[in-house]
Amino acid sequence: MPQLPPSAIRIAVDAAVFTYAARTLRLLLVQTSDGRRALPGGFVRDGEGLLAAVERELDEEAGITVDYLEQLRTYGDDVARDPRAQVITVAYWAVVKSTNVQSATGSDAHGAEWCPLTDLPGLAYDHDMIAADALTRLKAKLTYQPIGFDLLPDVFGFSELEQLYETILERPIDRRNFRRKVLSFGVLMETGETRSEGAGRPATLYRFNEARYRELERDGFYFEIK
Amino acid sequence: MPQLPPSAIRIAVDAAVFTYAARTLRLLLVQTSDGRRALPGGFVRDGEGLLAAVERELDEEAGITVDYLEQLRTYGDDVARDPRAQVITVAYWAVVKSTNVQSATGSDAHGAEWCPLTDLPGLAYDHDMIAADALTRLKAKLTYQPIGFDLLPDVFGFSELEQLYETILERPIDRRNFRRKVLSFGVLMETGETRSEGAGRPATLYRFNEARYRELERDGFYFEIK
DNA sequence: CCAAAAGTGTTGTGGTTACACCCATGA
DNA sequence: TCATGGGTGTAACCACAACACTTTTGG
Repeated sequence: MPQLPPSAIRIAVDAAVFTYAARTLRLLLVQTSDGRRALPGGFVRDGEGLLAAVERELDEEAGITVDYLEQLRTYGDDVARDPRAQVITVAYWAVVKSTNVQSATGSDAHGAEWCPLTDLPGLAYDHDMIAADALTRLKAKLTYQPIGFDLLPDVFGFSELEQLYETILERPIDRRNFRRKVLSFGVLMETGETRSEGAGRPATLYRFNEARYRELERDGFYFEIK
Repeated sequence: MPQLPPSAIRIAVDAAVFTYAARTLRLLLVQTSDGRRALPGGFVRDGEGLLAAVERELDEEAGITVDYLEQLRTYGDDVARDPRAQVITVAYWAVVKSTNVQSATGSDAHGAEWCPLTDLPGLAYDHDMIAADALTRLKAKLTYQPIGFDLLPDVFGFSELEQLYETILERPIDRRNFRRKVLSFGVLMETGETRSEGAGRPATLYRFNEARYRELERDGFYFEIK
């Protein structure tokens, strides 16, 4: 089997990881060696696949395993985006339930921190662009895929779901229309439990029925929230 | 400025280029050194950007300049997809007007050929997957972006546009509804000319008004063909 | 009993679908 | 005058948007 010479071009992966809690959307940031903030990521090792590389970096740099992970796009037109070498980066975006994160705010043992989207600092390299592209994708995906359920606890009340949409899409949602629409898809199961949030009528709790969703999807059904 | 050691991982670009003429959608194929068919593409050179690399390869291997080019996704999870080395490929998809192609069928001076989508051979490496993904994206994009106009001559009749949609989406289109919908966008200009296609009433000819489309797009307008 | 959050129906409207005949030309 | 392809209008239906009060709990 013929071999090829090594290349001066380096390949990296970076990830924009979102989490949501208390009406706040947050992005996972790490510190570079020179103290700037950046998305978690790093070079792909020889013999390692791309997905494996992202998952490894997220574990190493932040100690997390995400709930949903998808490729965003590859950035490699600006040859000098990293001053150390020509680096092409395959960017991913991901979401993780806040219940699967130890410290959903502040910085944890790994030096990673969850920064509110409304309060992002400037990021190293071209990570501002990657973060912006990832956010655009998250917003879009929210409207035509049931990705919101990967940002909520397994069991949730309708108001939580509604607030999540309002927070991320940055626009008000009509409660009645929203509820009717989502329920009409038939992908939520009542748990039979309720939960009181301080004062006020207790919320009936639901769980996302993923199996049912896959089934409907196969049959040509499309999830869509305007 | 610190330097990094070279990598055994090689980075390549590949492109799925579509063209359309005479109710037929075609994909651009080239021959590998061992005689198999593949998408055009090749290794990114040191110091070269990704877009530049695709454009160079398309020019070198097929002598074409495309009308629309967009990144598809990056394939690099299967570490052994190319037996010569670990190769990560950034796939693009593109469309080119048949009027901008010398030999829209058969093979040209470069050894490239335009193969009808209905008659694709098995492709080398994982290019079957890339071609399938690109086709999926083209179909989707056709319904929410005016990409169809990049597959037609500058001046075209309504039936041509309609047939293009029917061919690519593989479903019948209602002529009256389609015409009403497309005209309602206000992105077509009558050229004032007509053209007879053998027998039958001559078709009034239109031209896509790209400037107008950009303007509408900026104002929050969305192109959409169901 | 008051404050707070959850839950519930109806009506108007705009966009999509379905559908069949006349028009202009070449042979 | 006939065959061929181009061009046109209307009615039924459905999904979405707009909109405000009642219910259940904790304090």
